[in-house]
Amino acid sequence: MNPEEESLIGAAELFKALSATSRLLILSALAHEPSSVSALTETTKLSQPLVSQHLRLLRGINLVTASRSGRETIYSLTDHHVAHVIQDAITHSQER
Amino acid sequence: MNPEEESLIGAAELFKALSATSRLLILSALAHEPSSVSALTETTKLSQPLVSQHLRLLRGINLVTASRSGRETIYSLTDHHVAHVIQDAITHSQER
DNA sequence: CTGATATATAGGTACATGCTTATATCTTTA
DNA sequence: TAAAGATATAAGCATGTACCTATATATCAG
Repeated sequence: MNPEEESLIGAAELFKALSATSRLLILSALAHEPSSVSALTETTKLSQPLVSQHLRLLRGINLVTASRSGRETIYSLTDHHVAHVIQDAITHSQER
Repeated sequence: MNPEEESLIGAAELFKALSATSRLLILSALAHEPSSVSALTETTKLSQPLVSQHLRLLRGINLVTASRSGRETIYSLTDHHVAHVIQDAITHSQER
């Protein structure tokens, strides 16, 4: 497989992770501030298991990072590059 | 629904369109140069019906534009913003 | 009109995905 | 150690999606 196609596969994986509104809600919240699962459950109005499920996926591709603090688990964006990609997409879809 | 959530829904739709490697192949080809369906079929090695199907979806959300020329239909990117979003995602997934 | 070329659509299948409810695991406090 | 709180996992369902093969539509040449 040529390197360009490899790149596109990687990009597609990222896009797939970003293709669910629920996950964008979570990522947006984390772009604002690192949060516990329960905090995310409240701000996003998603069910707790669903939040956990999405976080697991996002952690799987290294978009978010977890760290324990007492009995809470605090999640944060691994880096803010992804926030820019999201912002760009928002800009695009608003210009449309 | 608050405006931020609306924005995220729009972004999610865009990301969903970009989440298939096949469509990224097509968009990459079109970023390089406008092409007919048969040209895209050759460069992407996808089947002709599949290319048409993806093009219909991409046209549906205004990422590509069609124009007839003889018996060919030439597709091109509606604007190049989307090419930047893709390039950004590639950069991200390579840095990971 | 007829055949050839270019593209689009239809129908079907296999698999992935987002969500829900129920339950398990882990951590702290009483 | 027992109970409560915080998070993770499991099982099931309903829907969506990418693809294939077959066929329809449209455009041009003879």
